[in-house]
Amino acid sequence: MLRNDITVAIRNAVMSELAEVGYGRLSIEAVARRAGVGKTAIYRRWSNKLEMVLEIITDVAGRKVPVPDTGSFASDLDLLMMIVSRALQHRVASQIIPDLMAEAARNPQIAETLQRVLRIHQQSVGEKLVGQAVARGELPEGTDPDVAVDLILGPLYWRLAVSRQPIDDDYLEKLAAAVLGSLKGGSAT
Amino acid sequence: MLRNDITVAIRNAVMSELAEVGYGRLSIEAVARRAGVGKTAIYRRWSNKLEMVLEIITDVAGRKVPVPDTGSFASDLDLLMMIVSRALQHRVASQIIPDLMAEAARNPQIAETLQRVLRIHQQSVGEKLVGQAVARGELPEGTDPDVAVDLILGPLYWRLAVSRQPIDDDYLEKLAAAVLGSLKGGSAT
DNA sequence: ATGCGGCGGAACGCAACCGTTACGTCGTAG
DNA sequence: CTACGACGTAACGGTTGCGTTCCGCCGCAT
Repeated sequence: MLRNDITVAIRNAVMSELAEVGYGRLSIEAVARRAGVGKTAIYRRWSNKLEMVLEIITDVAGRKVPVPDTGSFASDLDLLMMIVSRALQHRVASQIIPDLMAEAARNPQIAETLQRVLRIHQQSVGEKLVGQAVARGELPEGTDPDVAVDLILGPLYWRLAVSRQPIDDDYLEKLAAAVLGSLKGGSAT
Repeated sequence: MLRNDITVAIRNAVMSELAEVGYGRLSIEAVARRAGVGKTAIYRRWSNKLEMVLEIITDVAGRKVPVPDTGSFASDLDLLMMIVSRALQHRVASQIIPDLMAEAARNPQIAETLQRVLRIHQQSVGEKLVGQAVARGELPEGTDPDVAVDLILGPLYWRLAVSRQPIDDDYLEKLAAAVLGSLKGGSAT
């Protein structure tokens, strides 16, 4: 019964508002205004701001990310870092993710939702990637996938979402090489 | 003329409010309430919320951090990572920093202030640490201090401020070893 | 003793937004 | 053709916070 084009307009408006003003300052009225929609239409779908945002975020973030499998760990790594850096350079991601992360620190529901959609992905990617590499003998037995994930995502996130310095291909190469070195070296035990 | 004890009370209240509700929802009235102070006292010192927060943040974050210099890069690194991880585990830091980072993405003044107080520190630490190590021959000539800083701070920040998983000594050791390996390996060129 | 100035408290008018409701329109299913 | 239901608009009372103003208190310097 609820018209789908209206729902889509609202979803888009929420994402834009989130990017522009953040969760804290997001108001239902602004979303309605932006979507060209009455508040009624929003309250007919969700009962409050938190529920609305959580549902939309879950939906958007829940889309599957393909795990690279190129045949060698080095090129898997290159590819993954390129994908991640591209993703983090999109306005939506680079604005919304840090904002929701900060919000998650005070709102358990947001925290729980984010962990579900982000960390589970992250973890499975890490395990698969490291697993493949270990099986191929490219990484030492017992390499900790958690450490690996932190080493891969941490610097990228820091650069792009925190430090907000631009990343060029040259830099990405250096970083990939360093990460590769660190894992080959001795994150074992 | 302005009473100093009042100023201190306000500063503390601002930091607490920032940690609890974030910049977006921080209200002058709440700060005044918390500090046990009239709004008048606040407006007598700063003319608005942004100016107040910027001044206080600059002041708090501007305190110098000693750069480790233990004689070997490996132990410098261990020490630095321990210091940073300790700092990031404090409630104030782990709540306020991500919040302000997110806010910085849309407020140029906040962004500029944070970059001044954080990045400059960060950069100088990186350059000094890497410089020492290269001079000692512990790292290859031409090691990029930027990459090094990202490799050191990125994973820690990711773990503690984003992923929010606990860090134990064992994990810290693995991470330090990995970072060391990556830098010794080949982040050069 | 007098006066200056910072202080807390209270109230101001204004704006934004909450969540709800009433109303009139319009497309569609029956 | 009719009835239903989602739609936009507009208004509701209530809350919160802004930035300002005025008051009376009190400490301090003269």
